[in-house]
Amino acid sequence: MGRSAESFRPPTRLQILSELRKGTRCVTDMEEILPVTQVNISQHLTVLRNAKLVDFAQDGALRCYYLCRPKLVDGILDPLAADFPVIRKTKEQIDREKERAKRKPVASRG
Amino acid sequence: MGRSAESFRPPTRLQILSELRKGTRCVTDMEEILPVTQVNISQHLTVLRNAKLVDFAQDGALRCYYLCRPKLVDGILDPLAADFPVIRKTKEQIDREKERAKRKPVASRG
DNA sequence: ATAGAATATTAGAATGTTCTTATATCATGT
DNA sequence: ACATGATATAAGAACATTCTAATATTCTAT
Repeated sequence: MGRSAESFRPPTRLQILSELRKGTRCVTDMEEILPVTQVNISQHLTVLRNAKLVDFAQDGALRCYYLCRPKLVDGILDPLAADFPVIRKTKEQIDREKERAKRKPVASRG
Repeated sequence: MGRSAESFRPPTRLQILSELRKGTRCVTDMEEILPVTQVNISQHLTVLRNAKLVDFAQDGALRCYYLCRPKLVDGILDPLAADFPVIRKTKEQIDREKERAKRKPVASRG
């Protein structure tokens, strides 16, 4: 409801995936980066592990997590950031507008 | 629980913001792109409007939504997609590892 | 005035995420 | 064996998101 623009934050699970795209990370690494607790991070990692999106290599007491299906994660994250600052209308959008104009041919529409 | 990797989907609200980064979109445009109903899209747009992240220009019966704080949205979305395929350890990560090594100077750690 | 297209509102259920607290496991150094 | 650091599990509350169904509003053309 009264959520302000500044408080918008990407969901933790996506942030974790994003972090792991940059390289192997242990839980402590992520604790220092994400604004959530160790417990919450572990919970998400468990979910991601069950989904076979991540796995870890144990290094002493550390668990170094990594993406085990990076291409799949690309498919999830890349579309979110694809920026097309120049093209303001896509081909598809123009086609849809043509469709609409065809169904009802109006004059005043730039 | 048994969520599979393929079923991972970016949250609708972020997808909407992402769509709007590409240009002005009306609700019907987004309906054809996102796997959710018109109602759900309208609901999210209301939230985003209240948060002053988006606004619309009315064009006949269409409401053409656009980002009214694109820089802010960049700040939300860009970090998710920042990909560093080469650098596997960031400076910060190396620093943290040094810190740990200082606190307990161990031999077997490559 | 009426119809149809586009969009919005409302309300409730279902589901998902986050937070909190407490406790447990495992590895390492002493 | 014990302490400590790193991580995990469990369980419940709080909150957010999604879905569904029904209904309402606005605009445009007839």
